[in-house]
Amino acid sequence: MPKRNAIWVPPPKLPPPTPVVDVGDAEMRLAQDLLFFGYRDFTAVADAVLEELELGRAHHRALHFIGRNPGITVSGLLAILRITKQSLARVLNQLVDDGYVTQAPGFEDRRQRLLTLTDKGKALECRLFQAQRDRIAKAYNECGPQAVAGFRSIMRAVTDPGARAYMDGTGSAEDA
Amino acid sequence: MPKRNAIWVPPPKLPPPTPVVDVGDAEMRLAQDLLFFGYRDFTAVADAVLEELELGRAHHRALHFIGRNPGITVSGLLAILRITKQSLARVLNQLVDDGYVTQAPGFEDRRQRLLTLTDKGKALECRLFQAQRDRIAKAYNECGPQAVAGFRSIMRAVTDPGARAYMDGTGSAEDA
DNA sequence: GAATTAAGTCAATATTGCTGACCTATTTCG
DNA sequence: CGAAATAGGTCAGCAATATTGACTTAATTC
Repeated sequence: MPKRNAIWVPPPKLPPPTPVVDVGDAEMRLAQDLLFFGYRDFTAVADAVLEELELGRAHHRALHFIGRNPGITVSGLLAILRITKQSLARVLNQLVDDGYVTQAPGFEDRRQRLLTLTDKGKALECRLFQAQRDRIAKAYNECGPQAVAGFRSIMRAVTDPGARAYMDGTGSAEDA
Repeated sequence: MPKRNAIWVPPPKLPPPTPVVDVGDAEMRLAQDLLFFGYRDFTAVADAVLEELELGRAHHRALHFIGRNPGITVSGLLAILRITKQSLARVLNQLVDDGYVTQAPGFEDRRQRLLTLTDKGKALECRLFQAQRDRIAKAYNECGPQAVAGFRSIMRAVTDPGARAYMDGTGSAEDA
């Protein structure tokens, strides 16, 4: 086995135990783990469906937020996803071409393209949602309403103010 | 402006309001949003440091889990990150070459490469941790210990059993 | 001694993101 | 009105991160 270090250090006694500076740190690092694993496993459950349709997670995200905000503008979607116009374009054009999403010009401002799911798009979004819904429902049932409230308040507090306002319905998608 | 549809539908009256099948669904979809935005903003705070060092999020993840599990094997890390050996190799070789991570052969099984952070690696991990720590600490302070407990139990329940055992210390990284 | 395992490696490819430049249609404002 | 700003689209090129498949080496296990 080739080695990357010129000097090959012989095995030390034992790897030192995880150094923990103070009690607070341990809690914080656990939170990091929880967010990583929770997000990893939550997103993974929809991947099987996506793969079957030759779509990716980026498509899922767009589909989800168009579904939740019918008539959202391209700018609004860009602000939520925090990606560039060009990155969104690829995904969005594919969704339009495949008949999942329709565009219509805005009412007051006709430069805008208001995005809406077609019936086909709604069906797919719903199907993708099923898998994730089961996860959340299971967790909610197991942990009870008090835990749900705690989960929500912590996640909200971790989130940027703009996105928080968006979720409350008191801010626009552009600020998310 | 070129259009993607052959037939250009005139603007409909108004986009329909978000269809909600039942009360439970609305809660579930909110949870989706919370996970998306929370994860998005939590990971984003470390990016400034990473960019400065020309490292990516993949490096951060590896650094984090090696830091939390000194002496972890390559297999263990692969299981946690759920990526392929080749994807990890690129990131890991760079971390070793840059002096953030050292490898040492296993004690019983000398095929293994036990991964450990160097002092330089610990310093970087610590620096990356600072930013995220502030977010979590703020949320914990704002929401109180009961909310923290709820957050933890929900996130744990959303996570796969293997990773749950790993976080409890009752399972190996390989099962995460 | 053979089979298995841990890890490393090579080559090729896909997805998802980025920048910068440039175009069109529309709205706003002096 | 005409200039500037805005919403959106598009092209070319590039970078990070992931994938698969095949193969190698060293060490362990049976």
